[in-house]
Amino acid sequence: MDNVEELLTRGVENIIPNKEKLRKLLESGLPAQAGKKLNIYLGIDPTATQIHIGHAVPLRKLNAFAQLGHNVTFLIGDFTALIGDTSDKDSERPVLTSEQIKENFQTYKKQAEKVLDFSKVKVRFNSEWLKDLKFADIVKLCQHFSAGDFVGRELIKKRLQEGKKVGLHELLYPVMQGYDSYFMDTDIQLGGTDQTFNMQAGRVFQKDLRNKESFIIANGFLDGTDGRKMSKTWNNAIWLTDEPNDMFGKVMSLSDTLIVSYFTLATNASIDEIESVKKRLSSKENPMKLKIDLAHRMVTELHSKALANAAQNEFERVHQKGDTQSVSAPTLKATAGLTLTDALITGSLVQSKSEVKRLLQQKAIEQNGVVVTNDTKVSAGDILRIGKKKFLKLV
RNA sequence: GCCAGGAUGGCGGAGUGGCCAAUCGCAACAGACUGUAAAUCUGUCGCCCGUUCGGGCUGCCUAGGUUCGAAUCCUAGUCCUGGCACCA
Repeated sequence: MDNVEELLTRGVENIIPNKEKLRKLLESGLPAQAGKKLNIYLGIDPTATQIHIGHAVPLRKLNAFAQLGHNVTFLIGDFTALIGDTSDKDSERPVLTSEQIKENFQTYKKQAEKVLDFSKVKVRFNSEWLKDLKFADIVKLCQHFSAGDFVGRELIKKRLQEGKKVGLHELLYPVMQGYDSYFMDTDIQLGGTDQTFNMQAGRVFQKDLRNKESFIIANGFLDGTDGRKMSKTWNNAIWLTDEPNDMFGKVMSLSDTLIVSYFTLATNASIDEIESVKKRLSSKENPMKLKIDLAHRMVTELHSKALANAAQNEFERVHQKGDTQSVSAPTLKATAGLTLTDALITGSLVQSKSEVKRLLQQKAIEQNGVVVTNDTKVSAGDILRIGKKKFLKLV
């Protein structure tokens, strides 16, 4: 499989207008070989500061283009964020100041660096051009679109049918995004499939105003560890900042059906390696082994090989062999006469005494590997465990 | 501006004077089973006290009030939504 093919298929859900035209464009030559430098960008919303491996999917794609030497822009939608998209949230969404946005970006960048080489991309803010538009300009831009297109969107249609509010400004979203694309004279836009409509606006402007064909590469979504959509509220996300042991554990608890898509979307494994993973899966090899490979690889890429080895060791020791003595866990200083209940609460493993009581009844608490059912005294050296994953070490 | 509807636990959503710490679904947590899987089954799921059983406190947007008793009724307020009207 060649580079271009991988670029066009890996993690890609949809290419607009079509894959073949884009292939031709990309095969016309790389910048390194005096080919044309294409303008490629990915826009992000600066209100989010925590990145999970699903967010990282388009970042990886952007990085791939950057490595080829194209003119790649990482666009921060600071202006669009100032307006505030109320489409799915409470309208109480706070408006961010530009300082907050800059700050958020620093946090964001620290995480994104794990998958994107910022030395090879240009970072821009869309307020740069959007804030200077005059009302007359905006009206003119709006003439390229019809309300029908907007209303026809499934989500909007549904909201209208349900009598829910659809803010007028929401119609301007695609216009703004399209203008971003036009202003940067974009050849290729990247984004999730949920952004397809908004990205289309960019194609309209490029075509109408520059008579130029531009492309959209929409990436697919990475499911959460339980197979549902990855989201903070579902608590099924793997964050780029997750600690090695945590990350390893989360990957191990993945549904088997997700193994291949994680290798494809959440690692840099080559297409060949992914093929061999598929073979191993169909050969009835224990998927657990593949998950160990996957977990090791992800921790290596996002942290380091040494930490990945350590995490794997710990996993095998603690969870597979049941050796809790050497677990790495949060610690709490044992004071004289400290009770189990107090230890767990001050160690913030549980919220309340009632909860401890319930857990005791459910035989969920172990003290040094022995199930305890009554509140007891604890002392330095003890290791407390709740369920499978929560530990507290007393020192 | 007018009219109408609404605000309940992490979310969705019941409940319209005592049987309500509040049906139910989702999420979460624990147990069994396992590969720490997934799926499934079981239990738990405001806080505090006493070992079961129970007792106390806080709680249904906010502030007051009526009542022996309020998530439920009344008054005022805040916010949200829809419809209608108006628009030099």
